[in-house]
Amino acid sequence: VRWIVHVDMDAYYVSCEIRGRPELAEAAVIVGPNPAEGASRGVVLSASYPARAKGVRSALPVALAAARCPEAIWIAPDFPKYERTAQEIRGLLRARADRVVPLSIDEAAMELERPDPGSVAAWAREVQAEIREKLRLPASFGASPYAIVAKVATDRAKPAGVRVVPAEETAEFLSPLPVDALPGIGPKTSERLGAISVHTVGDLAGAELSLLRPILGRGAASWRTLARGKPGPEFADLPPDAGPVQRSVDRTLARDTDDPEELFPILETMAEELAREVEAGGHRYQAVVVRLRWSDFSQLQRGRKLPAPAAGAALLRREAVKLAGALLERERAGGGRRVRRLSLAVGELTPRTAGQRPLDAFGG
DNA sequence: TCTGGGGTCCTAGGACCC
DNA sequence: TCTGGGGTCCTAGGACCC
Repeated sequence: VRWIVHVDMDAYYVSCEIRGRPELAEAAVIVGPNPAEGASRGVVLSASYPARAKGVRSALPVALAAARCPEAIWIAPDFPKYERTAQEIRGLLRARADRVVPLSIDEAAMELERPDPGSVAAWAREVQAEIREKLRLPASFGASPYAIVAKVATDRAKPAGVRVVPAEETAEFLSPLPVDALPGIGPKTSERLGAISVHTVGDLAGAELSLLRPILGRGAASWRTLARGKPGPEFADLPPDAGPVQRSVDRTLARDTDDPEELFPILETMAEELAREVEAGGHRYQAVVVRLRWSDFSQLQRGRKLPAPAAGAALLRREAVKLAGALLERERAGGGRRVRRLSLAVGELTPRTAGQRPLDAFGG
């Protein structure tokens, strides 16, 4: 049987910080900007299990986290460290599995040929022990012949567990779970499903397609088949390990403003950063998008597709300022809100091949 | 208490073409 | 004078994930 094994690191950023510091093993540790040091506009990136017991979770505003857990030990995030550690983990997995597809910085899926559930579980425990001993990091494993079910199984195995769901037990495993346990069903969709009395995956399995379609769209039938324990290839197969589709840089301002003279220089700096990253990744870009988040948290975006793939900072700076200027212009005519966050993204990335002259080379 | 910094994918409407 | 159906591209917006 072809199994998909999913691995997800437990409290990843925190674990990267406290490995080799056994005195912190039982402590409430939070990775994020420390509000006691004046950081106000931030959220928790990762919380240890003792901190979670006090109601601290990822994405919680740091001020609230500090109120809930005053004894917490705060550690500033170190993304290069987490990226390096992720490479070590992937290296270790690649030595043991046929195909390893990274799904995020702290998650991966693998393909594995094994005759029965017991031998998959034994394999997962071995790899789990190796990660614990060699890298001193906790991980959880889930396995199923179906990719999406393997991921759900991993969630149910946390922390430091292994959960194997054989094909014939899929419906039984999924049906008691709330619908938002399925990756892809978030708060908005689960609320709309609740309004038609679909609360659990079992409810979803028995729901009328005509009621599901307005909520789940084209994919309604696929979701229902999954809920019935027979996911189609769109949910069952490992995704291909494709290159990046877009890259972006985001900055939340220390204080909201609507002054272009403040905003444009920041945007130009972001354009330079982004152009450097894209170049370092060996890509060119053919789409540019500027997104503004206003003080009321609503967003507005403006984008442009370029006539040809481009590279370099000069063009990106010009496009970014032009797009942002149009958005600010439009806002001045209407509400007059101030900007809280600037985002700049480049999309339609293509590998830069030798002999091609980027658009930027022709002018300005 | 006041909400980060990355990403992916889907949908819908209008333009344009046949 | 009123009138197709289908396909693709582009832009904007939204939901979701870690």
